Amino acid sequence: MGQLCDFCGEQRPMVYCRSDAACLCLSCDRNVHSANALSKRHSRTLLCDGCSSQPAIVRCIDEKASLCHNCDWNRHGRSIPTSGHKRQSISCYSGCPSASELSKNWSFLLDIPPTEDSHCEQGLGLMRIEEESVSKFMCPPGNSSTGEQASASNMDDIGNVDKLNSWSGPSAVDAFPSSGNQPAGSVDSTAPKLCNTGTDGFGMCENDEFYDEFSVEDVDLNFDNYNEYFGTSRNHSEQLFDDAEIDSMFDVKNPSSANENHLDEFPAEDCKAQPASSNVVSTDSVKSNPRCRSPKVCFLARHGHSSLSLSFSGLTGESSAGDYQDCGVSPTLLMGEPPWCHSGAGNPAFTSASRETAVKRYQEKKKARKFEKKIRYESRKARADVRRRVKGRFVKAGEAYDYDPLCQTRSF
DNA sequence: CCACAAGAGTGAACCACAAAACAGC
DNA sequence: TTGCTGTTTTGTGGTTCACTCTTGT
Repeated sequence: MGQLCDFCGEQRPMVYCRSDAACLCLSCDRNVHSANALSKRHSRTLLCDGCSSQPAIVRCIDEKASLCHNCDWNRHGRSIPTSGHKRQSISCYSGCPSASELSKNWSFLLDIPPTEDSHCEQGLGLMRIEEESVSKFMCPPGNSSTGEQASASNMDDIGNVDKLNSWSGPSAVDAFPSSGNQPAGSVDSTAPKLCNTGTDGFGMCENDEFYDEFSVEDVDLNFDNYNEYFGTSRNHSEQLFDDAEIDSMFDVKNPSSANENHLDEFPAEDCKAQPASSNVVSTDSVKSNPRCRSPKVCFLARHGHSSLSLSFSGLTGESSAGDYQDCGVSPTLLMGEPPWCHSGAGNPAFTSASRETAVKRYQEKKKARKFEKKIRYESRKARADVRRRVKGRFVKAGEAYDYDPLCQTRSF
C-alpha cells in the first residue's frame, strides 16, 4: 500500500511541499496552500514516483514517472540503454493552481486519475494560480532566468550547478545550468544553448549528442524561494548572520582538532564566494569538497546573492558538530552524504520545520554557551569556592588573605 | 569634520592546589 | 596485562589590568 496524503490521509499524494515537508494530494495541496498569503508562497513540486518521499525534479516521459535526484540517478545515471529516455524537468510552483492549470504546464498530469479532485474540491474557486507564479515558476521566459538571477538561487540549485562540474553521468540534474537559458515548455533545439568549454572536459554544445539527451525545459531559478532555503527572509537572514556568530556555526566536534583553523587551506576568495546558504554547509564539507574551488561554482555562488557573501576569517575552532546542526546543517551532511543527496529544499530532511527547531536549538545553545560557564569538575569548583584569595588571586594556605569564603563579610 | 578625553565594556592574566592525566616500572 | 608510584597537566573563581569602543566636548 502506497503512501497517503499527509493532510487527508486518504488520497495518494502527488505533491511535495518543501516548506511543510509534506506529501499532499492535489486537493489538499490547494486547500492547505490557499489558507493565506504565506502558504501560497510555499514552493511545491511533484512527488517522486520512485521513492514516494522525495520531491521529483524530472519527469521521465518514457517511463511516465516523476523522479527525484536519487531515483533519476539510479534509473538513468549509469544505464546507457535507459539514459536515452526523454525526460522533462519538473519545476516548482507556488500559489494555488487547479489541477487543470497544472496540467497545462505539466501535460503528464492528465494521467492523474480524476479521483484526485474529490471531496476536497470545495474552495477550489478560491484557488487561482497567481500570475506572478505562473511567470516565475511555470513559464519562465527566456530572459527571466538568465545570468545572475538564475545563477544560484538556492542551495538546491547551487548543488545542481555543483554537480554539473563534477558529474559525468547523464543525470537530469546535469542539464541544470544550460536549462537556465531554455525557455519553459520548449525543447526547441534551435534555442541558444550554453556551451560549457570548461577545462574539465565537460562541454555541452549545440550539436552534442550528449546534450541532446536532455530534455530539460525549465528550471526554477529565482530567489523567490529564498526564505525556504535559507530559512528566513533576506533581511532576516542578514540579521541572523549578524547575530549568529558565524564562527560558532562551524564548530568542530573533536576537541583535538579544536585549534585547527580548517579554513587555512582555503583561499579567501573561495570562502567568500560561499553564499549565505553556507550556513547549511559544514566547513568540513567545504574543506573536503574540491569542487568548492571550482571557479564556476564560486562565480555562481558569488552572483547568487552578492550581499550574502561571507568571510570565514572569523572562524574559530571552538565548536561541536552539534552546532552544525544547530544552525540548520543536516546531520547527514556532516556524515558525508552522497553527492546527489545535497541538503536543501529538495531534501525533506532539510525542511522549514526541522530548520526551525534547529535554529531554536542553536539559539538556546548559543545562549547557554555565552552565559553559562560549564563546570567540568565540580570538586574543583567546590575547592576553588572555599579557597583563600588575595585580590582575587589564590593564596597559599596559611597566608594572610582578604577573603575568607567561609566568612560572610568580604574585604575590598 | 577632526582630535582628544572620559567613561563603559570586554577579555586575559594571575594565583594555589586538588584532581586528573600520564609515564615508567 | 594489571597495579602501583611519581610526575606533569588541568581546572577552578574573584579581582585587576590592559585594551577597545562609545560618547561628549
